[in-house]
Amino acid sequence: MKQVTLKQIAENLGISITTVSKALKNYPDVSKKTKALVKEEAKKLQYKPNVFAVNLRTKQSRTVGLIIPEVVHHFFSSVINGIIEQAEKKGYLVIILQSNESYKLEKRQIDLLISKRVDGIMISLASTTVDISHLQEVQSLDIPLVMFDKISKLIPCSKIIIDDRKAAYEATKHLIDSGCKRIAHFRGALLPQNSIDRFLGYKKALEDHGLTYDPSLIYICENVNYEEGREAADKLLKEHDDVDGIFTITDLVAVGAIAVFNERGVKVPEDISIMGFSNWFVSQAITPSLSTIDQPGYEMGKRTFKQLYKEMKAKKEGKPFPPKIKTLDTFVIKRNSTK
Amino acid sequence: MKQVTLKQIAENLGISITTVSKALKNYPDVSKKTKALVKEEAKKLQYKPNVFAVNLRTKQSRTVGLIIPEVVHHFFSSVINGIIEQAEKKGYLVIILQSNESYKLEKRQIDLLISKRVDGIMISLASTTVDISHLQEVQSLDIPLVMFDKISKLIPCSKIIIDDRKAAYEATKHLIDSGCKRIAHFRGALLPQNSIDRFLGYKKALEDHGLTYDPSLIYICENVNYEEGREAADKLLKEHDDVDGIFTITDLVAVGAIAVFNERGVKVPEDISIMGFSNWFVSQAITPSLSTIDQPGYEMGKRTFKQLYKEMKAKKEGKPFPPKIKTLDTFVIKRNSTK
DNA sequence: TTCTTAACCGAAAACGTTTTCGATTTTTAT
DNA sequence: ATAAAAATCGAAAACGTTTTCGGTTAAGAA
Repeated sequence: MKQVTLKQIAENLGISITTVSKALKNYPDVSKKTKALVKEEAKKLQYKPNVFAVNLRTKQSRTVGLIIPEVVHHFFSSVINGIIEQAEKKGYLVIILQSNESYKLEKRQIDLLISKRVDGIMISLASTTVDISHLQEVQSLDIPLVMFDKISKLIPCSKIIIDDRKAAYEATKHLIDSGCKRIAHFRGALLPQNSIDRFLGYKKALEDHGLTYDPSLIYICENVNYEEGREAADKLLKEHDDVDGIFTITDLVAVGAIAVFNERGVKVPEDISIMGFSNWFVSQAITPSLSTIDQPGYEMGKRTFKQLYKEMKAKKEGKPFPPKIKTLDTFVIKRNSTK
Repeated sequence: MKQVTLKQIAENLGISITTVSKALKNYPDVSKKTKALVKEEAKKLQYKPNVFAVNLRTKQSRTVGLIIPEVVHHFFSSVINGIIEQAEKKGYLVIILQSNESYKLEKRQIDLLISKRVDGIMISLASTTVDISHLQEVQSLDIPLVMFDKISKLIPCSKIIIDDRKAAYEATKHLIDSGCKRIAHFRGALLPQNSIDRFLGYKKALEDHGLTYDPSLIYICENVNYEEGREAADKLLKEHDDVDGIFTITDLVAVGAIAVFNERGVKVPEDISIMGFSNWFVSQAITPSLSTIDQPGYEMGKRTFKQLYKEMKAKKEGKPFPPKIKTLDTFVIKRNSTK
């Protein structure tokens, strides 16, 4: 039950390893006759090239790395889906790692991927990442790098993103258009760019529509989850009785808030309207269903790999690959949590 | 910016490649002095071994493959989470592929993983998989294989599962205990083992508690999703007005059903009680919250990799690794969709 | 016929590592 | 002092492939 090699085939046929190799790869300097012979024998023996040897020789692995903050997350799993589908089509396999939103882990994982010699890396940054030296190392090693969703503006690589600011603006505008006069914002931590951008979009929308921005209406959800949505809603009810709309940084937070309002008899959207962000599956299933912003995860994953593929190809051909930034469209999904 | 190799270090230090290699791996036949020298130089040059060469030489990749039916799925993404965490701890990376519940894709992906020469494979079968020759090939190549959740009894490999039949029995029993007399079952397709087992558990529970099994109360959801849950609920309302309980094959179906009942003014659990299966996040967020069966995805992933790791290790040491079957506990989570 | 050209094949180097085994040097015992 | 034992090192093969380049044979031209 030994491994079939080129040598094996060569010996069986009484020809050289070189010719076997070239025959299998359709080199022009092998006669049709021997090509046929070799291919037949290869098939008979079920020859499969030893990727380890191929990798060593060609200096590429046909494998790419993907680092995301969390796997169990509707948006990110959609991204994964888009990426591995595209990758498989192009003959690439994907190694997936999760940073658990930790900078330290993220750094270690970058190192892992580098030492595994993946052909390219895709990453969505952890919220806590500020130091970007690990990403600079990727670039200095000339490994194609594409960032998506949670990016750093300081790294000159290709990026696939949405316009968080614009999307947040539209979400807030939707609340305003539906009659809300006093709108709170459940935001994320202070650091991550998308948390900042969504906050800025919210603020701009208020200002553009004659509503005054009130810092006391801003609630911070560090970890952006269900529980924190509940806590923020609870606080809000204690501190403000005049709020008639909330824009949350993500659906999960909104879902937690709605749960609290349902329990306390606060009517949504009659008393308070709520806008989520991301369009998780859960948002269509709860009562009332949640108005939100569609964030195209699958599409983002697809584009991310496609861009990476282009860059890997360009690199192989010795061409330069100037970074491209692609902003995907988002749109408001109106459901029953807003009027 | 060239790649640092053992040769490089050897030349700098005026010693042989052999000694450098051995020094870095702490072989006993290298003096402490040279070891220190080599290690220092390696650090200075930031030497990183070329995995391609290591792989070729050692015949292993320190990479494992994972095939699941769907990435965007709460249970499976939990499994992924458990697997990649464990794997990283042991220095293994994970290549993830999804079969989209297609036998054809699954087969192709097994081939891909084999040709990538992963050290081991973990798989949860597609619903449509009946032919198992691709799995037999994995075994005949002596590649460690562990199956989880959706397994085939015909392959003698290790398995990490839950007792679907028992869990379904308990779910149904919970409905009976809470007073339901006429219980429907929204089941999955006829083929997959877990769909069969859950059905059998349901049936057994009815029989054990003096309720007659009525085939007209069985509704089939081929793809086991939200939409089909809605359709089944719709049909049920038209065909039966005396049903007071439903056990669904998975939460998603239950959520679809609850949505329909909410829309039509059917009270849950007063008019109809509902039990889900899996404990997706969504089940705690909807109104009413969904009683369900906890299916420990993270734990299953963790155990799956651990078992695979044991077998890869045993294989390296030339020891046999008899297949083990581990059944994880499940339990009823009582929420507001049952009395 | 001889010379040129084209078609076909294979030797050999290279990719970077690991490991065996023999050679050399140093240390210890006598 | 010499012999034996221990410590230290390195040559070389091997893993399986790809690719360059020179060589041989066959075909065509003069």
